[in-house]
Amino acid sequence: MEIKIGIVDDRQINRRTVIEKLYGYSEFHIVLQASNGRDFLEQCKLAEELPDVVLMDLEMPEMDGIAAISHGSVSFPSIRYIVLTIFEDNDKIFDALKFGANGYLLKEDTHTNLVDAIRNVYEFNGIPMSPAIARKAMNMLVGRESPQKSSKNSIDQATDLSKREIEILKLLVNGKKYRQIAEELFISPLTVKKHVSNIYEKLHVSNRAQVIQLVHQQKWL
Amino acid sequence: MEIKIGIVDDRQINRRTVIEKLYGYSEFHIVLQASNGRDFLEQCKLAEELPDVVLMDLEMPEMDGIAAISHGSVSFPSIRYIVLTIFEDNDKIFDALKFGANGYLLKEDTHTNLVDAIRNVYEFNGIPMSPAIARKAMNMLVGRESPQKSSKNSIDQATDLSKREIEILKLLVNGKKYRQIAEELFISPLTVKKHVSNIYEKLHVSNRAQVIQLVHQQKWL
DNA sequence: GCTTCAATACTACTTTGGTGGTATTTCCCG
DNA sequence: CGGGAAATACCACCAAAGTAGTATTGAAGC
Repeated sequence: MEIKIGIVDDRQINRRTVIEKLYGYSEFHIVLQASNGRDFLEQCKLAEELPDVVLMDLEMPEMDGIAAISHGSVSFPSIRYIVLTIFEDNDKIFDALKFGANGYLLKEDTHTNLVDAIRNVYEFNGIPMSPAIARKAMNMLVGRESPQKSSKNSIDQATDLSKREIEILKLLVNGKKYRQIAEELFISPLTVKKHVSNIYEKLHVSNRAQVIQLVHQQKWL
Repeated sequence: MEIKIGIVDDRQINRRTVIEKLYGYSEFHIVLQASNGRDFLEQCKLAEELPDVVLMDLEMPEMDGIAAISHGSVSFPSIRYIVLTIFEDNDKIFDALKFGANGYLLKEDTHTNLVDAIRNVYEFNGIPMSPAIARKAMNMLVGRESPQKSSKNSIDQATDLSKREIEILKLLVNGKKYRQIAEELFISPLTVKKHVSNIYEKLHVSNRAQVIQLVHQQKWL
């Protein structure tokens, strides 16, 4: 059985590393290499033989991996994608899977893992992933972490709390008392108290219960 | 490193099988065996040493594994759970993970898988699971299948709070003070205070901040 | 160099919250 | 019917939280 492979990564050295990991497995044929999402999609349009499985980096100039998978899974539905990245970013994992990725591996994974993953995706329609990724995915699934849409909405933008105030707010929400917070930050409990008062004023609440409610409603932290 | 193991299964032969799988690994000490959820929780209450990791069957008379994990993860938060079942039921997987299970293995898994899973949960806080389970979980995550909502998840099942206590808890979590709650329910503030104390005791917390945190973590209300 | 503001620290005071009791009534279950 | 929760109510005591104000330092910006 022949499996046609595509590799999309902006760094030549990364593509090279992948190729080396696959070296010696004669069922794999690299039929496409691209340096970003746009490049990948254009090559697909022109290609006479599409890859079966594409190993896709996420962080790329011009068009990133998630956009590429999103477009590609519509235009070329036969292609399966395995994301290959160095990051364990929650949002990225979730987005990639949502937009059609079939697997998610860390670049540090061994070559046998990579080979298994490709076969798994190709033959069994499986969803291979690194244990570290699987753990994060499960946490998202069961709601211990939330798959927020892309990043920087949260508290920093939503309020004009200072860095220190946000730091204190986090501890406050975790049920810590003034004294405990003070110990953790090496400052006086009275200072903590002052900060908390300021926080209440800025957020227009008047006690802990309300501030914790607010934080959860707004899904900050 | 010694890892204390608990086994909960209604069939003696299943417990026996598990014990045999662990045989020869001297770091594992079986410190608790129970034949259903209720039995398990009662033994925990009396035990002088709690297990670190509990291998939990799901289908059991009296109290099933999900209920046991749900209660147990509140009352004995140090314990980690690996579900061991013959089924690949979507709802069950989802519920078990939601209510605090840390891993999900099929009974047909090999003994080395089981040993690895226990170590993984204990040492790294990981979420080990059989590949078949992982694939289903991922499908749920990315919405290719839906984790049907499990109607009877909420607070009533998860705790043994009385109706009145739950009513008061809701108001408490909304940031109300004793006096405000009292007015709303037409009872004395002192009664409210008493109820709240009882709630803290049952949930093993000691102040508002903690109880609000808990409610949100468990996604009650 | 001056202004601004975050971060620090403190005092004094009031209000609310949490613990450990006791006691009564009501209502359900065996 | 009797026993046991659950819900009600109260007290006393101490801990913690919240309010109001002042003051100093240090870094960032103009």
